[in-house]
Amino acid sequence: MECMTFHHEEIEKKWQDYWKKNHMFKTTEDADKENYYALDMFPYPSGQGLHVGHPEGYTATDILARMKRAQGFNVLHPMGWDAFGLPAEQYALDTGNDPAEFTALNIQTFKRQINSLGFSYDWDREINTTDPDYYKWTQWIFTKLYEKGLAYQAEVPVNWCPALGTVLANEEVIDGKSERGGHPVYRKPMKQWMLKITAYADRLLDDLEEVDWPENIKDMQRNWIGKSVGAEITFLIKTLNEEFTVFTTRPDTLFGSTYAVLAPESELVQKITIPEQKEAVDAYIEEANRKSDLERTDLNKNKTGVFTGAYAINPATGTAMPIWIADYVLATYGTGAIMAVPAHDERDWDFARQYDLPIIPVLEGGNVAEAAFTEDGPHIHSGFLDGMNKEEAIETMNAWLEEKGLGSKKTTYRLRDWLFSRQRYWGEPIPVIHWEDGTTTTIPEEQLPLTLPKTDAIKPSGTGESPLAVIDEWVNVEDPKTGMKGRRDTNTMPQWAGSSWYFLRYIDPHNQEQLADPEKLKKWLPVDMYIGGAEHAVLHLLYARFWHKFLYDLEIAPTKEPFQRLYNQGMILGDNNEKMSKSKGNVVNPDEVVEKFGADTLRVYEMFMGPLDASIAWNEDGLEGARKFLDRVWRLLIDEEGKVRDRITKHTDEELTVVYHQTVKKVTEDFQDLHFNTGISQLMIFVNDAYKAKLLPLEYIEGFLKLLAPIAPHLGEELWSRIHGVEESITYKPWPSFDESKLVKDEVEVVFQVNGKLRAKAQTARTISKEELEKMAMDNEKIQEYLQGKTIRKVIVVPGKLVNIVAN
RNA sequence: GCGGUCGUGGCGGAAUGGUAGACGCGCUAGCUUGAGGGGCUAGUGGGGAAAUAUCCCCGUGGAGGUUCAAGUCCUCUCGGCCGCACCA
Repeated sequence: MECMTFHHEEIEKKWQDYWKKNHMFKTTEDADKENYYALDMFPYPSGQGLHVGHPEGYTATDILARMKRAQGFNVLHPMGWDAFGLPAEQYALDTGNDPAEFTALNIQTFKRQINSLGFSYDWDREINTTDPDYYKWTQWIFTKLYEKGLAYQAEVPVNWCPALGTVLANEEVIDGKSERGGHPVYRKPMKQWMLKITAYADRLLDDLEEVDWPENIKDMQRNWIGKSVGAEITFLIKTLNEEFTVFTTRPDTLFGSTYAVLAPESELVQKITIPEQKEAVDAYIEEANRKSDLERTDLNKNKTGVFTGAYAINPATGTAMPIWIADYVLATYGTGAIMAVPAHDERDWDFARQYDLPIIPVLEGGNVAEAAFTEDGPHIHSGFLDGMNKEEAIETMNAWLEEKGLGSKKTTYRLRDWLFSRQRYWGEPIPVIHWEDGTTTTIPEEQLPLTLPKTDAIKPSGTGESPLAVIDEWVNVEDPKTGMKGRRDTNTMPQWAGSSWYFLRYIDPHNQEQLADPEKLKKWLPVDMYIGGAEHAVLHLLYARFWHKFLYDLEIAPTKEPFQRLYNQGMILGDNNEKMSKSKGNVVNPDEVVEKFGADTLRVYEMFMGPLDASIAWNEDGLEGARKFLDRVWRLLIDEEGKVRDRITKHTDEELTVVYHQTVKKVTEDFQDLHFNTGISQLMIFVNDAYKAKLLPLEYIEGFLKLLAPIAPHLGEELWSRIHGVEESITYKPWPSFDESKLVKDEVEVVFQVNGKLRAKAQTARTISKEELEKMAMDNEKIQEYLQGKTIRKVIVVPGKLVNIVAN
């Protein structure tokens, strides 16, 4: 009864110790090998510990890393901690504990859990964004951004919560109330640090062409950047010495513009509103201010607005256009003002109908009494544009505007500059000093890092500044040379900062002189495979690309793009098909799975569940199935006494040859393509066939174990060392190869169809000629029956596969 | 509303335009014999005919189309998921 199966807790511990002792996964940097960089999105080490969702992506990269090592690559496969963040600060606020200690404890737990899953990380390159040696360079990058004019301060509205005495991040605000405590939150303009990501908008858009990413992620980024090409046109206001500029993508429809709309927030509104309308306008502005963004968009099917009493002059027609304010015009996009062309824009059409404003068609086609016509067509009622189509008319109009000095071609973006400061303690301090003479300087490189002061009382400053503002000995500085007094910037960086360049630091993690040696960066970049959750599709990836491009411009990063190939793993849902959450009670703890079934089982199960990018429900039976497969592998090679089976032979035996070569091919290709579910299914097919075979050639068993080891590394190691009788690692044993000529059996099954319907099957030699195969089909008894009384019109023969006879 | 993506057995899922349902779970049967569990072997889309071998029809959300041949390509349509959402 002994050893019908393996003891995962023993062998997993044994091999984890062995790997550690022998520095098995230390990154090699042999000049004569190719490099492969397999990267995971590093986690925020939360107090909850690892979730079964984490190992899905980690296992995928680990399989690649292990396969690439066996294929003779230098492999960089690192892990680290995105450890600044709100939960630690909130914990500190609640308990008075040091977030650094709390974070260190969480990291310990995460690391233990990750190691218990047998991932092959090179821990010599571990990164922690809260380590001053690391954030020194995060701060350094900020100073460079500042030097280049890409970091600046501006008054922008933030989420201010008076009850908590602090500013909140967007994700901390739910329906206008604070996530903690449910206190009201107000938009309040405050001075903030901004990063000019918009200066990189075009490059962030264009260079998406160069990377091998899922189309939907590229699309989300394009959408987010929201490039829109059009024109700006200046309108004069009748009888007042004022003007305003609108942005439009359809300058060609200027002749059809019958009114103008300003965003309620627009400053111009106060200047132009006539006294008779002032009351109505002010009331509308107040109402618009009160509405949340949601109400202003989603709920606002009916367009509302108020006439200001002022008129603009249409520069094309010379006619007077009433100027309205309406909240369907956003202050934050374009110029905050539009020329309305109700005949050819749905929103303007809706609004014009609501308030009985004139609708003048300037394009032929459609019926503007029924709906706005937004398609292309020849222009009418448009003077010099008449007869032209859209494209030509836009060009002609733009030229005309330029010539008359009324406007010009213009591109706008939905992308806004990056609000980079947080009024928080637990983040990288922004390395800036504001001097009493009104100047602002960054801290020179040799004085970095600017470390966070230790404090036993992290508390809100009450002013909206970060808790750092009340730590006098940290905030107040004096220039030792001039004696000038100054005050440190009390803002810290957002969590996105540290994660925007960590993939560079892994390449040269201990460099004291620079953020990383450019020569080393050249060798490893771009990242060959980057796997993480789709929730980072926009922000993290956009910010990281932005910083990378900035560092490329500084000639530090060698590539335009950081991540050549990107993949988003799906979510693992609870067994009730809902997202795992504590409150739903459907959370699976990986520690329990490892204890009961072993890490290898968890890895196999998560990879076998389905495609890596699919969201699939956890299923205990499936988990047991994965374990059963591993048990079956064990019993294939090890007998009841725990000895290697004597069916394993060095003699040549061809019974398994075809399936073996097929397996090597399919598994190699599937792993490369991240199709782990089908790769594993092929391993199962091999095992099923091997159970039926009389002999197990050692060569095939070795090859099989090499294919299995990346997914189930502990079992792979254990079986490898058992069949060889020595304790040696399978890690660097060369990956098996397949022989193209041995992928198919000599005898194959072919199908015969009549009019496309399967009517008969037959066995024949794979190499049978087209003519012979056709004859075989014609001679087939069943086929003859079906052909009875019919005339053959056509015969299609696919050699080695099928014959289709068309007859009627 | 716009963009992306996906609809295949009881379930998770496989299928370069060429045998739909690989592989796994579940289920059924046989064997392994105290039972159970476990293991091994075989079967398992639906409907029908037959004593048996076997045979027929239907089948990839729905409706059309292209093709000798469609889960796969095209058009329309319904439904799910994700993202954006009055972006001028």
